[in-house]
Amino acid sequence: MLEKQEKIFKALSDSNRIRIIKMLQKKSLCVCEIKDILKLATSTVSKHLSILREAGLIVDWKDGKWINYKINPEPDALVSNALLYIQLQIEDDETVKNDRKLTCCVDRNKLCCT
Amino acid sequence: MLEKQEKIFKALSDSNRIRIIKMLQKKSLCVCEIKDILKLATSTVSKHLSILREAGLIVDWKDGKWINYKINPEPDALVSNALLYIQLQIEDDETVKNDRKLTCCVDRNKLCCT
DNA sequence: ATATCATTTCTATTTTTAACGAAATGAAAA
DNA sequence: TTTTCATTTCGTTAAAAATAGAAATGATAT
Repeated sequence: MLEKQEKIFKALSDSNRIRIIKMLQKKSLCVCEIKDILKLATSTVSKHLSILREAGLIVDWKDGKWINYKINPEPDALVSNALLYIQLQIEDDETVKNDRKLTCCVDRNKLCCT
Repeated sequence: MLEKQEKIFKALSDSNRIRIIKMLQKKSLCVCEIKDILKLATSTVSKHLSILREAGLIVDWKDGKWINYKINPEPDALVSNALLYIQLQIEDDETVKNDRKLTCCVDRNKLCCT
């Protein structure tokens, strides 16, 4: 239980991962869309997502050739409270607000099909 | 703000530091008492405490030859919510429960005066 | 003033983490 | 079935974090 809580905090202890959670709390996204907003390598974003998934904070599902990520709709108590906590925090942060603006405009078909 | 939140999560992303917070939420303690419970070197405990202090989660004050640590009584909004969150979580954890039992018995005069 | 002693800072070591590019995977499209 | 392409896994590198012992600090007590 302590280990589970530690894992959740570790997952949230990176600003890029906090940004991902804040984005996903507004809109489901695929890897290439997140990559475009965070300006990181695809493999790096994929790794961040796997850490968040391992902690139980997010889930993924296939949609055609894309894999979408969203907030875990069936979290256990620890995860549920962590998600609620982060949902209420840093709402006024400029980076977070800007990320959200960008999530509205991203177009996976333009981003990925080169 | 995002950086502040990241710092708080980083401070809480180590199980020894979670244990320290859970202990301090029950009782103020000095370094040697925490050292005795966590079974870590004094310098290591001191380092953990400085990380928690830097994040704004705890404060210290002198009491004779000891330096006591307690939960920050005047936390800002981010810290306040984080402290509340952790106060409500993992209450049933065995390690946490055992740590609390031990905090009642520790005697700094026996621990430190060798 | 000096000694004592709890704590912090410094130095070093080991482990963990973040990052990226290249190669592997696996599903969809041609 | 072969190609395409989004994503993951692997291998590597660099940076950060956890740990402990030794030395420094600083306040209390003698």
